[in-house]
Amino acid sequence: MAANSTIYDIAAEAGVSIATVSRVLREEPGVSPRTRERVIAAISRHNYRPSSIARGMTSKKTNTLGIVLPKLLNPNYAMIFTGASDAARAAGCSVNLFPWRSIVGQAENPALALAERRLDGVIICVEYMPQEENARFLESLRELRPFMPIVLIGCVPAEVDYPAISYNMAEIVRHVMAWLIGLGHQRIALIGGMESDQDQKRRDVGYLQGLQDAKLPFVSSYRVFCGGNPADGENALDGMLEQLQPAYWPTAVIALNDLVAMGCLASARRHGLRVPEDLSVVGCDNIFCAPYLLPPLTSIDMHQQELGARAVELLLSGENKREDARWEMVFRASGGPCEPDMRERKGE
Amino acid sequence: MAANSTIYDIAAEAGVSIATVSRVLREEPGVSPRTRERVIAAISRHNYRPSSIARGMTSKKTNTLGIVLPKLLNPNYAMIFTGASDAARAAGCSVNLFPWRSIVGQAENPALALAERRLDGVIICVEYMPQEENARFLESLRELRPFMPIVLIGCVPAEVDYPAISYNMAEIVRHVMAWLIGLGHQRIALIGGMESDQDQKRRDVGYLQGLQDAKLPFVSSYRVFCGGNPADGENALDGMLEQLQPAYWPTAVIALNDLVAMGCLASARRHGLRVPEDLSVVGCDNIFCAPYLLPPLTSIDMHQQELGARAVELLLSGENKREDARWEMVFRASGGPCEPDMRERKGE
DNA sequence: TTGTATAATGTAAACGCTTACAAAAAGACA
DNA sequence: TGTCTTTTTGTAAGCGTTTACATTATACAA
Repeated sequence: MAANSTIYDIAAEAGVSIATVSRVLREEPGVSPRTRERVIAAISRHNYRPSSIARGMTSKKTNTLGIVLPKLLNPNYAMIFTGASDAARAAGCSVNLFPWRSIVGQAENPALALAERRLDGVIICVEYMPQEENARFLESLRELRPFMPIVLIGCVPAEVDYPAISYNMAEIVRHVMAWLIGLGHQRIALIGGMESDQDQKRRDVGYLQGLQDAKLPFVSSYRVFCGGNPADGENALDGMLEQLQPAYWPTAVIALNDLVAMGCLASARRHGLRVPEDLSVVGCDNIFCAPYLLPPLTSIDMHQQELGARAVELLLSGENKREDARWEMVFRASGGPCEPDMRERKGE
Repeated sequence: MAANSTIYDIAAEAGVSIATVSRVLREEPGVSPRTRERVIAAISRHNYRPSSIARGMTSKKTNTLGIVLPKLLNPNYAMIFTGASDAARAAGCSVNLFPWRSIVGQAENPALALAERRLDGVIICVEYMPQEENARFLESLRELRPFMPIVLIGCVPAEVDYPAISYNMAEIVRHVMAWLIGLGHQRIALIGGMESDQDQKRRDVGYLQGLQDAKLPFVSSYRVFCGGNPADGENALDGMLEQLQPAYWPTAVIALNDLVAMGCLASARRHGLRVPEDLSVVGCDNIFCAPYLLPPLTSIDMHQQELGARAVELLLSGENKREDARWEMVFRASGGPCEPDMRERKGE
C-alpha cells in the first residue's frame, strides 16, 4: 500500500530478484510473460514508483532540464516556459525553472547552482541581464559547459559560441523604425531597457541605423532607459513629455516590451494624446493582453512558445548550432500613420 | 577543473578522507582549521559541487518542493508560483512546477507522477480542475499523503481534510453581488468557469445567495459557463447579449477572472455598451494589466504572491491546519453605479 | 612517563536503483 | 538421453553522498 516501497519490496512480493523487477520497470525484453505479470501486479498493489533519485544515481540521467528566465511575471517568459515545458514533456523530460535572481544571487560562480542539480541540460534566457552580472554568468557557464549541454535564448552576440536560438534586436528595431518612418513619423522615441543590458545595446544599434537610413537626426531626449514594467514605461514617457515642449513631442514610441508599452499608453492618455493619431505606440512580445488594450497594441510577436520548444529540441539534439528565432510584426490600432500635427502649428 | 568531480577526487586532492570532505561541505564542526582550508581549496580548484542526486539518496531530502498549477499563462498562477518560489528559496528549497495537464495526463494514479520525484512536499492548486478529474486526483493524493506533505490552495471544500490556504468563492461573489446591488444593479450576470469545476460551484452558491439576499429573481440567461481566457469571456458575453433583448441586457457582470473580464470589456465595446455607464464589469485576480485596461478593471486582489509564500510556509511547518487566504476588492472605473438605463426606455 | 578525555579523522555500510556478468532453466536436436 | 543453444533469472558491484562507529592524534593531568 505504500507509495514509497522499494524495488526490494516488489521483488520479495513477486518472488523474483530486483533485476527482474528492474527489467519489467524499464520494459526490457527477456522477461517471461508470467513473471512480468506477477511483477506488475505487485507494483500496482504497492503503488510503487521507482525513485527518480536512485535512477539518476546509476543512469547519470535525470530526465530533467533546467531553464533560467528573468521572471515569470512577464507573460513573455511564461510563454517561453510553457513552450519548453510542453516540448520537454513530449520527450519524457520535465523542466525546472530557475528564476534568474535565484541563481545569480549565488556566490562567485553562479552556474554551479545549476551544476549541483545534475540536469540533463539547461536553457538560458540571456535577456535583461545586466551587463556585469551577465559577463560573470557567462564566465561561470564556461565551467559548466563540459558537463551539461547548454542552449541560449535571446539576443546572443555572434561572438558568443553557444548553441542558441537567437534574434537580432537591432534588425527588429530597424524594421520597426523603417515602418514608422514610412508612415511619416520623424520624431520617434525608444523607451525602455537597461542601459547595461545586452539586448538593449542591440536595440540601440537598430534605432540609430533606422534614423541613419532615413537621414533623421538623433535626439537624445527621445532615448530613455528604464525597467521593464508598466510603471517604468509610464514614468519614462511622463518624464520625456514633461521635459519637452509639446511641439517636440515624439509622434511614435517603440517600447522595450508590451508592459512598457502599456505604461506608455497610460502616460499618453494622461497627457491628452490620442493613440495613434497623436502618438503611435509599438510594443514587443505580443502578450495576451495586447489585443485587449485600448487601442489594441501593435507589437512584435516573438513566437515564444515555439521558441521555448525549439530550444528544448536543440538542447536534446546535442548539436552546436545557432538558429534564428521567428518573429513578425502584428499590426493593431496603436500604430498608425503620422497625422498632420496640430501641436506643431499651435506651438509658436 | 571539473564541475563534475566527486567527493573522492576532492578527498584525494586534499589528502583526507571523504568523511572529512563531507563534514566541510556540510559545515559541521570538528574539522581542524588547517584541514578545512585544504579541503576548501581543493573544492574551489575543482569547481566541485556535491551532487544533489546523491545527497537525496542518503539524506532522504531533496530540498525540492513541487507545485501543481493549472497553467502559467494566466498571470494569476505566475504570481502564486513566484511567491512560492521566493519563499522556498528563503528556506533553502527550490520549487518544481508541474503544469496540471502534465500530471493529470498520467495513467490511473496521477499523484504517483509526483511520488517518483521524491519531493519534500507539494502544493496543489485545485482551481479549475474539472470535477471528475479532480475527484480522481484527490483520490490518488490519498496514496501519496502518507509519504509527502501536501498543501492545497484554492476554494477547498470544508470536508476535504488537508492542510490548505483556502478562500471561499461563495463569500467573495456574494460580497461583490451585495456591492453591485447596493449600487442599484438588478440584472447581474455571472460569466465563466466550467460547470463541473469546484470553484465554480462555490461561485454559483454565492451568486444565488446574493440574489436571494436582495430578493432578486434568478435568470438563467445571466448565468454562463465558459473557459478562462479572454476569448471565452468575449464569446460568452456576445452570446448572452445576442440572445436577449437589449431591454434585458445585464447592467453588471461578474467575471471568473480578469482574463474573462477583458473579453467582456471587448464584447461590451463591440455592442456599443459603455463601461461602466451601461455595464459594470468586475474581474478577479487583479492581474498586472487590470489597471491598464480601459476602463481600468475593478477586481478582487487575491494577494497571490503572499498566498504562494504562505503555502510554502505551511508546507514546511508540517502543521495540518487550514488558513484563510486574504482578499480584497480593488475598486476601479469598470465598476460603477447603475445609471438610468436608456435601453430600457428605448426598448418598446 | 603513562593514562585519560577530547578533538580530529577515517572506515564502511547504506540509500534504491541499473547493469555487466553469471547461473539456471527451458528448448532443440542428435 | 545427453549436449548445445537460447531464454530467463539472479548476483553483485557501482553510482556519490551521509552517517554511525571505529580509530588515531592531541592535550592535559597525574
